[in-house]
Amino acid sequence: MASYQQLDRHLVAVDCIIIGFKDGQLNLLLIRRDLEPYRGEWSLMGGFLRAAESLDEAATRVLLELTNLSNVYLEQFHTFGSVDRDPGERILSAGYFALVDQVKASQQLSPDYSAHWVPLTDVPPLIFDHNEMVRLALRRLRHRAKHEPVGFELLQEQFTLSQLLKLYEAIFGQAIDPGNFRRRLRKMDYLEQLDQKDFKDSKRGAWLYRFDAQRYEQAYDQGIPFFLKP
Amino acid sequence: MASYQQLDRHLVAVDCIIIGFKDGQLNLLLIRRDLEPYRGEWSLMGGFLRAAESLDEAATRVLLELTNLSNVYLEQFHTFGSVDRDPGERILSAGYFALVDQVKASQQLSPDYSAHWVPLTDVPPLIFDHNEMVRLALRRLRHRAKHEPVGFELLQEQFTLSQLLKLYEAIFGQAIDPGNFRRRLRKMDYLEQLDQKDFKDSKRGAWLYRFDAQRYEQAYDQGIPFFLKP
DNA sequence: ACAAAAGTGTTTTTCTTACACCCATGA
DNA sequence: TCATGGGTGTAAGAAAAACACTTTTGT
Repeated sequence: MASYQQLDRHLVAVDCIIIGFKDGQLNLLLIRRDLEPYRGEWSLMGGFLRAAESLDEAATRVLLELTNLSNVYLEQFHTFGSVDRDPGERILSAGYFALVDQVKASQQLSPDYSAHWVPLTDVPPLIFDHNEMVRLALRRLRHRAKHEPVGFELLQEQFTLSQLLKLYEAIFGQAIDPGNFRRRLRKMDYLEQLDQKDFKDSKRGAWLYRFDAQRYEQAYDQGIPFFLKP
Repeated sequence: MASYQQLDRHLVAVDCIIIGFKDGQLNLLLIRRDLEPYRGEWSLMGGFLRAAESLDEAATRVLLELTNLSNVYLEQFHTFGSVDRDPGERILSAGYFALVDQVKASQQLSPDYSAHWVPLTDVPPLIFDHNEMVRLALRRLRHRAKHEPVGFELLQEQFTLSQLLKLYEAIFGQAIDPGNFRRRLRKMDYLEQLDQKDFKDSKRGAWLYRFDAQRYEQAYDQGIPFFLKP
């Protein structure tokens, strides 16, 4: 077995860009940092990588600590490795973005971190390079949303097509023609129309749908990729 | 300033998936590992992250050591963080893929690593999770090649449209209609047709082109994105 | 003359886009 | 009855796919 005594060892963290959606708006879950330096400043939720866990496990743990959610869409998008990104000591950080059901998450937020949702269109200055992390995560989200059915992670299990439309308008930051949007969705067999309607937003009521992951897999295997654009 | 005495510190490496193109084939530059365990096995070129360098700098250095090339297209695509990916000791690794001019690189390869080019369609078993790294890198390359003009990094500065066609066929692993491919390229003003022809592959000769990065930037800023598909 | 690579044109079909239109219902 | 959100249909145009066709030149 090799000996690596003489090599540099590094502190490694994970930081989570936790994204939710509510009232037609994408939101980001931030905390107030409780360590020096910059105690009390806005920060992403993060944590240090432990010897016995993988990066993915660390991100999952950190997300669980704050939101008490598991089985969440979580994707590593970039590892930030500048020498001086943290002015205190050098820390590498793997950035993960998480797509959560904001309603569910809000109900069970840990009180230990002074966490708050802020609109993704209006993110305050964050510590270190966290603003850059958010920018990159958002870019990745836009891309994923186009090519993979990840949007549903941000909605309740049952949703109306209008809600989905508003979600995509928020993600892409531009208006989408409702007629054309609906037609594209109609072709997706894996969007299952339920027998219930939602009456929150209209008198007539809008049909509720759910995303059937299993049926999507089948479609995907048959070479029908997901695609939705602005 | 905070004290992080009690936290776990980690060995961090970078591994480079170095991709070249020659005679209609994509190739991968591998070395014979010179450390135990697995001395002599096929491996990606890699190196440990030093205290005073960023991840990007480490990848650049590692690439330079082997190929003596700088100013190369280099992109981080994923950081691999399983606890037991290296059976010796835990090592995190940031994966970078590099697109190089294989002709140029081959001329100046460092003799210290027993490096060899192997066809990307026929990669031998590699140490650790390196095969998985290659798989992910290739997936990312396919994506980049579609949406960004990175293919040119794999060709000499001057190239014919036939060479470009063969490159894209190799990247996507499928035949492309030459007529339609040419038409798409004709619309890209940033492909500058030179006054010379190449006579290596045909008697008639094929016009040489070069990619004008500056003109591409202009087109991009005007909202004309690069797009080429199989 | 003909094989082989280089390069151009044209037709057919498919997909987008833009927008007009109908439906249901509570105030 | 009319404003509002929900939902469908369609005609014009753009873009992709398929493929026939011409050019050039060494053998």
